[in-house]
Amino acid sequence: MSEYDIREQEARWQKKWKEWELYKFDFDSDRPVYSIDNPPRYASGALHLGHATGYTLIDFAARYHRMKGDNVFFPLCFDVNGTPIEVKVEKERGITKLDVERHEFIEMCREFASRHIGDMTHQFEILGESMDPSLYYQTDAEYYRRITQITFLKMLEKELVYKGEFPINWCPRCMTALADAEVEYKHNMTKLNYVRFLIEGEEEFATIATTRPELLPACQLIAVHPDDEKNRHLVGKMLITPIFEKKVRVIADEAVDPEYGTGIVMICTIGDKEDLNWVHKYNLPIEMAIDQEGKMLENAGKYAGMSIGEARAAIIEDLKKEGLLIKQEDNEQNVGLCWRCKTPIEFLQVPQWFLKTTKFKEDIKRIGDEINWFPEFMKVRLNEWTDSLGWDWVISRQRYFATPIPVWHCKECGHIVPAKEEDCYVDPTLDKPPVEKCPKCGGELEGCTDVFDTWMDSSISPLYNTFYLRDEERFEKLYPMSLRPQGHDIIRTWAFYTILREYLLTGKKPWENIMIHGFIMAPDGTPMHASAGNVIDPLPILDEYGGDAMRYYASTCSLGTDHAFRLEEVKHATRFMQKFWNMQNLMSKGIKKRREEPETLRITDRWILSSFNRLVGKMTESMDNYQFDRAMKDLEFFAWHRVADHYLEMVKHRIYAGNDEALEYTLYTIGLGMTKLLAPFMPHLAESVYQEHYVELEGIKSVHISPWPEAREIDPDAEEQGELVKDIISEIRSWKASRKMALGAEVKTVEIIGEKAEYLLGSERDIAATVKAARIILEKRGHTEERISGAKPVYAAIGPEFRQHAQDVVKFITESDPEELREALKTGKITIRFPDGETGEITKKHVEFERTLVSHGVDVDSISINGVVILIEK
RNA sequence: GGGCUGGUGGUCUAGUGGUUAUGACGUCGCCCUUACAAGGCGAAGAUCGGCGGUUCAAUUCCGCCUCAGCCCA
Repeated sequence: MSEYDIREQEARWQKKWKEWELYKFDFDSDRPVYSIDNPPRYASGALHLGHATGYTLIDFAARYHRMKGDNVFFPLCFDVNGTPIEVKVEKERGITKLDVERHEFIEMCREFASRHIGDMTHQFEILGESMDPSLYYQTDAEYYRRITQITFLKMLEKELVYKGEFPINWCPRCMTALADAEVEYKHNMTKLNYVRFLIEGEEEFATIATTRPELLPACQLIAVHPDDEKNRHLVGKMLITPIFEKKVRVIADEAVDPEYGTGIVMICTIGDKEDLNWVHKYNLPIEMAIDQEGKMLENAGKYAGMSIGEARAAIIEDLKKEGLLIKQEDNEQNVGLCWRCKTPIEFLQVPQWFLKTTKFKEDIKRIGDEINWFPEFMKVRLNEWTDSLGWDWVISRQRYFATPIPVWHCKECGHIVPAKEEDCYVDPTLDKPPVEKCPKCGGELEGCTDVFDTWMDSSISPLYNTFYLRDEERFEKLYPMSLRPQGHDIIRTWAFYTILREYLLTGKKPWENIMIHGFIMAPDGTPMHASAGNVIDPLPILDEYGGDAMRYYASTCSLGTDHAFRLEEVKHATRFMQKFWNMQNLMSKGIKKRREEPETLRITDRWILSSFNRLVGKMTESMDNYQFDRAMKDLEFFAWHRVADHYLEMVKHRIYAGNDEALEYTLYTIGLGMTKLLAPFMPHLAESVYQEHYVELEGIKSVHISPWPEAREIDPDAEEQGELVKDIISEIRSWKASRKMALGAEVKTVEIIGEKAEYLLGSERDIAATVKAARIILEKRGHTEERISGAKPVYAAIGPEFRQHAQDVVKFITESDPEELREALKTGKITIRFPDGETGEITKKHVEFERTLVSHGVDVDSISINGVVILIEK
């Protein structure tokens, strides 16, 4: 086969791997477990570039650890709960969830998700992912939701969860709570009203600016900026609200923009999201002015019962009458709208379930410290977030497609009756409560219609994976897990909540390591958005260039930072793949069988072997630290620019000559070795090469279950000597190129002169054969003369020694005659006097001399490198 | 507004308190050398975002500014 057929080969191995079940976790094995808390793929269907790279990075770790001999736990899993699927179902069917019965709608969501799971599993396969289908789970299944419910009941028992009140986004038209993601923002023109407030005990007025005069009845506080000259005098005074005649204090706070309106603002606890900060900061009572239907409440006095719009108009009218409205001006505002009906949203106070969070800040940070973060700085984001928390976690949602909260409450007295653990999974909107009547008052029980925040499901993935509550023995063996991989956008959600939940339930950390990847941007570096029209679909790219090429792109994405997508890297990968394939074909010509290390190896062999061992050591370290970008880059450099460009060029003549034990051993070692090192990154290509050239000699069914190479001893002498051979050959090659000679053109004599020429003993034949020279001469000293042409200061030696005099020493060296300097330093040292009177001694180590060759021969060209001079006679 | 991160040839990217700053893509020139022209050899191209500071020495460490990304407000 002369060309590597990506499509054909990849499809072939994907099929074989499935048959072979290579990635199955072995529950009975004693090998060390490497377990991955794989992010359940969200079941919305479409694969985007972020998925393609994110899951590939995880797969690098999985495949590497499998080859290191670990028993790898890498589940195939899907996340099915949540709003995005509800929205997609509504779009697809042209309905809203209010149009159909609750359970009918849930069934539609379930159907939608399962329809896409097959596609998504296939997408993983064409990416060469090595997830284990025998560890399959999906988050909407009863076996999964059951654990969400039972852990909730356990926390309820420990009084870690409670019912309280919390402001939420509310659409007064749809009469439903909205997630932040369901709120659309739109620029809107409103009126900014300038309203006069009487200052208590004075005849003076203060003018505040507000866009929402209807919230006057709920006004709690007036604020000005502390440095605001014109309003500072108000701080500490009380103002009287117009119409409602309520006394309100004025405070100074830096968050007030002194340029907005009059620089005096009123705070009504629940007017918009920013008010929540004030509530928290000044511990304000939360007073409502508007009810769930968008009608004014009783505290609005004569405006009670009016709609928001009516009340606003009426209040403005009354203010005008009393001369308290000074003026109105146009004001552009970002208004939150219901995503469905575009009604402006309100903040409402409704009963919610809470999980105690703020109490455990220190514990969370301590657990965070016990986990290894890749990269380390991501831990700062967790800590900063933990420190900033003001509220406990609101775990209830008023939605449909999620895990039901397993409680019933009494219609009469509100008493809560939790489900029994052994009955879970339950759906209180369908299932009967564990007791007939309220145990407190005998009243009728009603199933809870609230569901859990989907992070309640997601944050137990390590407990689900390790058989928590289901198999004590397995839990002991598997918990904590080895790795949590995830994106940096969800540190404050997924990572945070998981650490919190697992700490509350087990007292331990969920994982040993966490690796955090960045986002994939559009090629111009900006985020990909459907609205920006810059979204790149990975599927056609996968179809054209294949899974391995896509994986190569993923390998270029270092952890922790965002990366602009570059199709060029994908294309480059296919070139590397052809190169690797062809290289292996050439190497296989020199390999007849698997050899033990022979007694003698040539310098070039020892050079490439030592270089290989260095590579293995470096790559192993990179892989252990999740630095896949470095590992792949180092491998590519070695394969392409050491083995292919130089080693293979130097041994071609030996391959064709045949019968060379040292060569066979070397080719086998590095050829198989590179294939193994490549296997985590380009599993299809590695398998193709392995099956083509090595499987019969190795006897292991697949490269992916073969052991990772071990780094053997590095041989610095061989590296230095081999490097010189390589440099000489490559210099002669480029010398030929610069003279427009064919590379195969013969030369008469190559003479190598210098102290290091003896390094080349034993490599004469390799040099001669590679550069097509009839004769090679090695000499310590030639019949030509060496001339010192320049002297360069060695900063690394001069700086630390002479400190503030370093510049003077540099000046002295550069201004001296190089020949004279050389003569003087040959025997000893030079003492120089600095301008300040101090003296210093310059020796050989402070200077680097440049040499050129004075040649007498007419037909001789000379090249000077690395302390040797090469003379070439054409 | 706050936290974290990044700004390196035309484009993207690696890396470092001290040689001539890495590589890829692109551009240009040469070469069909028997694994590979999806290759090889070579060239041009960078005041390492800006301004200060620490240091004998800063692209690297520190501060400020600026632009970008994510999260939060």
